[in-house]
Amino acid sequence: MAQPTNLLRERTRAFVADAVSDSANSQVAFSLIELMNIGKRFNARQREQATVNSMLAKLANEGPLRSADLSQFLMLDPSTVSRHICSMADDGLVARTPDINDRRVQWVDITPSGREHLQTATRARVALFEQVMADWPEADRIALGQLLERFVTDFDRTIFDSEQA
Amino acid sequence: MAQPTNLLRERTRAFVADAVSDSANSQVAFSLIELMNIGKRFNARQREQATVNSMLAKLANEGPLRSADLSQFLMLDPSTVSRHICSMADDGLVARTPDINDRRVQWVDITPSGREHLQTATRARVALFEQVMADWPEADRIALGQLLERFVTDFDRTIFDSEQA
DNA sequence: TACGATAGTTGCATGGCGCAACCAACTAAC
DNA sequence: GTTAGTTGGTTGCGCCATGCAACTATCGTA
Repeated sequence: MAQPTNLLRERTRAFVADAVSDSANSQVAFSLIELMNIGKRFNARQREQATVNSMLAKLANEGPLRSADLSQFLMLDPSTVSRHICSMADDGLVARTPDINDRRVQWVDITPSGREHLQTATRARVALFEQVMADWPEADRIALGQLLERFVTDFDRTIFDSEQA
Repeated sequence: MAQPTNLLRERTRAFVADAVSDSANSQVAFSLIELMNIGKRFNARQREQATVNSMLAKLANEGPLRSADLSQFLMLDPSTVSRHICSMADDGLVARTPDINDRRVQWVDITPSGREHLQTATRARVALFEQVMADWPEADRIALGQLLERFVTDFDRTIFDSEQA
């Protein structure tokens, strides 16, 4: 396979620019689309882990959640999330505790074993990113981190808002 | 579902920082992981399209390719790619032309219809990103675009190198 | 000419996923 | 209090993407 060259990237950018009006938006959108594609093919290697890790990360961040919360966040069918939770509970990665006031609800939370699992997966990814950005200046890494964090936050809010509407 | 707050993000960052040593790397890695998770759950909605669009984008950028090239790029089994190519050829998105010198090889390329399909998908994503970054200053959008482009390039190169080894 | 290597395609099993149907529990109206 | 409707969550079922192994066809080479 031919390695991507500057010429090819120029062609790509021209193509994407064809699809949109604003060129500043087109470049960032093009890169984001490529990054999501990267995420997809990188996850393809460890398909079974992708959803599990995403769930574990969400639970690690935002304490106990209900199944419906995870379903909404992951944009997956409730049945799919339910099956994942069962499987993860069997593996000891999450624990389910029934709600006192509403016995239909079960609160799902990450276990110490789940945190360990998540940390291992996170370390692997961080190691890869370190390798990719090995010769980046520190300032650029910080800048990318800050911009990405804002993007992720705004993305979550945008999706959240549009789903409420 | 509770909307992400700064407090929660702080907790997340602390968790990821636990998993790595360098804090500058940890923030950018954390954001990148979240972005890949976003890509996954965003693609979950239109599952069948994700791989197809990724293939179409690759073909649009780098002219005719062999099935093995796409297989390596997408990190998918040759059989999977073969089936996708057949299906996409049936839909008129790609065309296969046999190689003159080596009759085992078939060169796959995107058709005008495929370009149209890709542009539609690209426009949809760009529209979403525009919505997310609606109130960003122009300079930040440009900066993110440039940093991401470098990251994608370096990522491709890193993966490429590690697969050659 | 014969044998190994390579490009690509099928047979088959696995697993994630969505939809629909379902059950249990809560709420409200009477 | 009883009944009807709603909500949270779980199964039944089929679909589809994927990987592995086996296969065919072609190429290169001894």
